[in-house]
Amino acid sequence: MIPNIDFLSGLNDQQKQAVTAELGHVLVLAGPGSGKTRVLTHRIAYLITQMYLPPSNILAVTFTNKAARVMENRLENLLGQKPEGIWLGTFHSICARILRREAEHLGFTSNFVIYDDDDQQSLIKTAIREMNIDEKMFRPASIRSVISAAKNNMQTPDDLTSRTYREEVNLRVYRRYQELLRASNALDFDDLLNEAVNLFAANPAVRDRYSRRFREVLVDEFQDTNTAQYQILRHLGITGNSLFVVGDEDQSIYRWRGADYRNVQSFERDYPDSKKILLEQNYRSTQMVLDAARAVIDHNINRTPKRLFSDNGRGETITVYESVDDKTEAEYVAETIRNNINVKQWKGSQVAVMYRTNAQSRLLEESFLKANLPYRLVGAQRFYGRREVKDIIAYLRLVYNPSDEVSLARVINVPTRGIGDKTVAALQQHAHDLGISSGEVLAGLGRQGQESPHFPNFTARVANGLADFGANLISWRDANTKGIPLTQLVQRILDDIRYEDYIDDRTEEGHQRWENVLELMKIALEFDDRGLDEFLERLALVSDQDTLAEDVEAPTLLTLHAAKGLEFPVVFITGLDDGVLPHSRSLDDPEEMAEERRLLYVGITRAKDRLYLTRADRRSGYGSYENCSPSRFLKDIPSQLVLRQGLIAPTRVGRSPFKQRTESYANWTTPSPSYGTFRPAPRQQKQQVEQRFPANCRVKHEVWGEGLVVKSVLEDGDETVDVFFDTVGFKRLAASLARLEIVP
DNA sequence: CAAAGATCGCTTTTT
DNA sequence: GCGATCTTTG
Repeated sequence: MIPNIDFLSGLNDQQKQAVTAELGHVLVLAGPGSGKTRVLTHRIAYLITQMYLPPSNILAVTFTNKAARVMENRLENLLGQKPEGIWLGTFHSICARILRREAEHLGFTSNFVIYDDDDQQSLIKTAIREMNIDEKMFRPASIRSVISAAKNNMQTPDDLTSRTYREEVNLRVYRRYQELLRASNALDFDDLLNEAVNLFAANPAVRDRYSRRFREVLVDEFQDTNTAQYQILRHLGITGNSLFVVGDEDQSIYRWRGADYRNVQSFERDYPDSKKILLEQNYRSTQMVLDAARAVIDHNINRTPKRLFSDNGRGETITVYESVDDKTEAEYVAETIRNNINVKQWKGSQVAVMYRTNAQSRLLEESFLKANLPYRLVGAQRFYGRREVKDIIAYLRLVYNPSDEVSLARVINVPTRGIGDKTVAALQQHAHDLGISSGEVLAGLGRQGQESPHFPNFTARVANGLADFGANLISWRDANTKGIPLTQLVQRILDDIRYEDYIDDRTEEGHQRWENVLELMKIALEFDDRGLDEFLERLALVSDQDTLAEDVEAPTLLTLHAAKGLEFPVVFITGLDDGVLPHSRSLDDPEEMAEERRLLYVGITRAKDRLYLTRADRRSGYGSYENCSPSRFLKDIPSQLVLRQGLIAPTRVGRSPFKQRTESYANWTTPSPSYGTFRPAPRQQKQQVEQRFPANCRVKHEVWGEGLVVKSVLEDGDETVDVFFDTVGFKRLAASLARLEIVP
């Protein structure tokens, strides 16, 4: 280690206090952009080099894998080398690691697989069918959320009572689901946390071992911990070790997943000796952005008031753009970005476009394509959710853990090998009767063929089909046990099942599907010497949200949730309409509404310099249009911070440029009569006009100065010109009224 | 049993 | 307006 680096230079007083706090219980309340990650990494570096705490005595928990990676890199930069032995990862990955080590104390073996939501739902469906419950009445998706909610509260089936028939069914399915999970030697995401708590609660010796080992436990995004996570911290703190938690109640956005920002308050209650440090200086945003953010968040109650301030100057006015519909909104975003890249030399990677729901990304993607702008999309099931990728993963999981019924059901007839639903049902029934897994029956058939005791249970044709598949499974498993490199194992499976022939049907999509398989191979290559277990763990716990190509020079499209922890010079937040943000499902619950508000707060505070908020009067829902009114949060932003644009009939734009600047959202009555439908101003004469201001020519306006024509269309006997002005940005004008002149 | 066509039902956010 | 599920046909 390098002891002579001064880890404290460049830190403000509060940051210094946090970094150098004595081992104990420390709560750091860190506003957005206040150097939270910096504090965490410097704290770790300080402990290692100044306090001589061995890295192996440190556990650092982050909320996403991305955040863990960032922290790892920064630590390496600070220390000049990777700290050996430190545990750094998400709660889920840390728990998985502990559970695999301590499987002997648990009701499953260390090669358990981790089920994601899809797997969870298939298993619930299996349970429902098994119990002859009507799938229409009791939807697997809704039962899944009930089960998950119970698990988030650490409630087992035994902890629940049922008052209605529906609750009774939910409970029975929950019970059966849990049995099926264990029979498959599988844990779902919630189990990872809950089983870790159970492990510690039931085995004090094990608990103390970990508690003593981790003399300092650091937790990032503490406001988003749930009951189980908080319990884990309690257990780890049992031997009096040090807890250093960093969070911000105002950025708690995972209530629906069981997160409880009141854990921040519980911490102070449970550790009365704890030291509280507030980080209020913001190093990220302009004052304009902070003022807007504060105006939004100040409406929430039950929070520690913070006074965020910044030295970054006043900054540029926030643009609020309103459009007739969501398509126009998306086009505005793409065109504004493209123009600013051309005119103001924005770099694509400095820009982020955020939205409430993933579904909103589609129109944005289309408009980016149309504007010829590359983009990078975070999440939304781009890769790991694809059928072909999931197929291959299921094969690998089955090789790793023969009991995995969900994976077996998924691949047993992919590619089709004549094993239909009836055969699968018969196989499962037979296995169930013998009290073994379907995989074991298959293996028996594969090993002994016609000699197998299972053989007579099926018709010869079916039994042979099953035996062939079983033989394949055995050979892959043997190969894996002998330790062949991962990529060779994958290659062998692909060859044996002729997957390319199956998946690539020589259409464009077919080629793409095969490309995805090859992409998975590429990832497998990184794990060639680490093995199948680590590969599967990574696939289970590292999501699409973590796959952000760092070095692409393009704007980022992402949900507000995915934006947490990131920052961008320019931020667009789209869909500022009631029903979208706040989301319609939140409107009737004050707690949910408070969370929607925090979500917008998180979005706004991602912006360093420039913030755009956009909305639309009409949005396409299920295929038809729905009218929208402006988000109630918009009204909370003081009008002097805002420049309003768009949704003003072209004529009015030309005539009263200052009206828009002074009009305040606070004065709005919505829905106002002139609002809701797009009505171009009536025109006296409808005659053919000629195009005078073609795209890409430069024009001059008496008020706004010079600008570049982006688009010009002839309609209704007038020419509508979209101009990007050098000073005020994007405007839509009617050529007959705007008195534009061409600049040579 | 598999592929192609018809119909239903639903959209929040993610480890 | 999409994907998962049901229905029909070969």
